[in-house]
Amino acid sequence: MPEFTTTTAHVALAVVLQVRGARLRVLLWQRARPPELGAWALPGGLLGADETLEVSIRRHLAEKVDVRGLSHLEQLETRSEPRRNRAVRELATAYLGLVPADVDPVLPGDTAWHPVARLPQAAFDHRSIVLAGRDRLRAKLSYSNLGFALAPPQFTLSELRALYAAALGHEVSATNLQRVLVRRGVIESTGTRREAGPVGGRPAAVYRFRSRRLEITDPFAVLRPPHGARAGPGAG
Amino acid sequence: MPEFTTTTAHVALAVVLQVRGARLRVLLWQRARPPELGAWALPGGLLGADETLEVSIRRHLAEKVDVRGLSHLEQLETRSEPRRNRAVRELATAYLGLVPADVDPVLPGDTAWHPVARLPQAAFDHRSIVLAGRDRLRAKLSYSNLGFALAPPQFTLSELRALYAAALGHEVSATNLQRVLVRRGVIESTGTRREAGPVGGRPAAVYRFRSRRLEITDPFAVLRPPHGARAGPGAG
DNA sequence: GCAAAAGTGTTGTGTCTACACCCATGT
DNA sequence: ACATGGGTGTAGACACAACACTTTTGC
Repeated sequence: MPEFTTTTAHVALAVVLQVRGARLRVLLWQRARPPELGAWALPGGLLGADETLEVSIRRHLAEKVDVRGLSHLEQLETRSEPRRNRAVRELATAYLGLVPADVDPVLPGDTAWHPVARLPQAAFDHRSIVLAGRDRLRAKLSYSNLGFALAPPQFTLSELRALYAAALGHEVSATNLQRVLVRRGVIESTGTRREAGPVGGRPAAVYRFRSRRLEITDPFAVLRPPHGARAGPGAG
Repeated sequence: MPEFTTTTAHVALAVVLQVRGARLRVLLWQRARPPELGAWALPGGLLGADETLEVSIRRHLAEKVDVRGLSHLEQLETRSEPRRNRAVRELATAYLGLVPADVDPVLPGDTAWHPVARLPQAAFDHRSIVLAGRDRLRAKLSYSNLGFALAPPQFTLSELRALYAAALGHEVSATNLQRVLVRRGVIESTGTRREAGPVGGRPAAVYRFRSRRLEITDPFAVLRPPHGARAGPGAG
């Protein structure tokens, strides 16, 4: 029975995603010494003795970006393969962080935004963690209001369409995006309009998200409770 | 900077769920000494020095149940509140385990199945972990083939309906359940029939799940890629 | 024949995609 | 007027819930 936890370190990592230049990008820093010298790694660091993992990852992120820019943060998963870091036995709990498209944080010299679709050589198992974060974002864009975390406070539908397209990796119709999000009560018109561009065109209506906290808008595609019933936590 | 990880223990826990007697139940054991003497706790234990968390939870579960009975195991989340265990600083990574309804493992004397809808006094934060496991199961029943993990190898639609109803906490129509699962290719008829009961009635067709590994059947309720396109990992 | 249980047919609703069409602005 | 970009109308495709109806058995 290997019941001694000897020298197991625990780190918190964050997959911080933002749409920049029409591409979904992730914040990575380049390692300057072994192990994995030169490889790009997720920001994060050791869990403190009296911290939660979420407090810890916010503290470590603060060294890279202004954490007030983070519009959303949620836990992804914990990786525990004994050889994931060859140097030391290390568990890593990954978080997904999102930054709205209008925020442009100052970054340290070793840190940069990389397109998720074209990742550089990544350290440890960080490549697969980035992809897991991307997949979580894609899924939640579909059944929740998580778009708020990618979008600035105010936006036109064209702008929102571009954000969704970059995050989802496929074209999105502004027409249908508007109808889906308005029907669900996720976005609403502010009543104001954006002035037309230099080449003319009808001015776009300006929208905002009704809530900037995560809400599940499409809880169960199927197997809903029957019409008259409620599923309350006590049932079953 | 509290950068020393001194005496942080890491445990793996499992929310093992099964439908028994028309109710969704969870496997708990009663603590025989402090802290939390008498309270009911999730099975699990310390992570070994050279184990993954999944290997660890399988090892600890083996002390409670025949782990070959586990039809599914997936990671839920990691809890890190510093005071979640008053005695020691302890991180806990929770797993969701499922046992098919036809399996009846031998249990130690301190261990029992408790209805999730009527949990006894639970140790630490285990109550909320159980509820998180239940919610994960409910969600996945809706958009994946996870029903396979609750069902025996062969079953009639009435039997499957009862399992879904117990897990979801509301009535489920056998009629519509059959159509949804057959349309999605999740279940298929075996061609055989169950003999009629003592009071008569038409014999029921016997079904099975086409796959007994997790597959997402309803990936995105909305915001699907346009018809001609594919979203491949490289795009976006 | 009658009760019981299983399974199919059918209708109606809601939500989505696709695409045609109309609207408001600059030149 | 016409190009440009924004927005609405509408038709068709599905998937689902609800419920009536048919089928197959025991008695």
